[in-house]
Amino acid sequence: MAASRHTDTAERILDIAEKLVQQRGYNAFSYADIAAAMRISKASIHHHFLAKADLAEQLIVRYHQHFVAALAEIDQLPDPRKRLRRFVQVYLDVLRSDRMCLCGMLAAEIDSLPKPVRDEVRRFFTATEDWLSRLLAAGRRAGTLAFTGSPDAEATLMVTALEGAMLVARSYGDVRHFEVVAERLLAGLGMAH
Amino acid sequence: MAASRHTDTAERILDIAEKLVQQRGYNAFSYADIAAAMRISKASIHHHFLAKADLAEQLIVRYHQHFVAALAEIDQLPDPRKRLRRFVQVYLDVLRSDRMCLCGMLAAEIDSLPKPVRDEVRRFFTATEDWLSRLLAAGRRAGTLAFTGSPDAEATLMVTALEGAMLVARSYGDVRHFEVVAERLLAGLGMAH
DNA sequence: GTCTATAGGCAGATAGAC
DNA sequence: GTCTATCTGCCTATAGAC
Repeated sequence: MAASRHTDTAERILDIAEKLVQQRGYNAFSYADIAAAMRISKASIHHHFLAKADLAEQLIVRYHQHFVAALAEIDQLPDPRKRLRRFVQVYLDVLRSDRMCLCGMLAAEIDSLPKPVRDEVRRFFTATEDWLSRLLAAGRRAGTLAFTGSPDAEATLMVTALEGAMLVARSYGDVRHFEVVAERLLAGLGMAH
Repeated sequence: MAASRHTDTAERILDIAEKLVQQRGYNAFSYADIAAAMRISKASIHHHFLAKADLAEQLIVRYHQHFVAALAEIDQLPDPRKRLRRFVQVYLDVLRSDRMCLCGMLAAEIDSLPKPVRDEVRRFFTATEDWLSRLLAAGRRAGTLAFTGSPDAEATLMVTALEGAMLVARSYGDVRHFEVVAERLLAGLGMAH
């Protein structure tokens, strides 16, 4: 693993900011929130991240890197079905920690985001859908996953449905709402249990 | 139709605010934005809506009423399949006007919303899923819609997937992304075309 | 790399004249 | 029902001492 580009303090700032954005959104968190949580001053945060837009951009780049690393681990699993279940589990874990997907949250705020942040959000969704499309294609080739449309279309359905399920489930404060959707999605791929 | 509870000016304020919230979110619009769009003062808006939280609450109640009225119109259509297509079309129309579903947007911000607003968001999703569940059940009874799970589960999948598809499609600025999902959802109910 | 102090702006909200 | 003026508070960001 390559060394991080950030100092320990910068990483801790990103950790706090990540949680705040996933729970409240970009427009509803402030340097003051981070400062209070870390018990440092607002000015100290500016030393590590010149502007809020910079913080947001580096936040999403790091999130994307972590997500790619998680997908690479999933790729080690031998069975496409197991890989798919693990993929869904990643979303469920985020929801269980009382958070929305970082990029799903930022997607809602897309019109009020700095352009570099907007671009990173798009990159995240494109990469995720591409990875999932390859997984679905492999599963169909292996005869263990079944669907009628293209792998791309099926991946788009799955990613958007998982994002939407997180969104709505959070409004209910009920993880079950997400689980119902996840089960139906897997059932639609011939994975009824 | 019962007379509106709002004056003309109040209705116009709600129209502007609705668009702003659907495009930017609750935390990214201000009384100043509405004042500028209507060319009146911020103080005038406070005359009609004492606080921002009041405005938001009445906004969502009105949105819900309009949505219920749209569903009642759809209920006049004889064929469950036609009703379902029309239902999806309602979401597509919102997306085409460069907006997110009002309640989908507010769902993202749920942790930073005043409690009365949170409650109205939940009411909206519950009512929508209930209506759709009844539609799906009627279609299956009539033999024109096919699905394996419960009508409730299928309705939850559909509503959350449509919300998520709007969310992600908006981040791409590409309506096609939504249409792909809508087509797959309908195909999954035996409505391939 | 941390701090205090502060600039400059915008937020939501109120007072009171017309 | 509209306005101007104003309050208070928080925001992002910067200056400069330690």
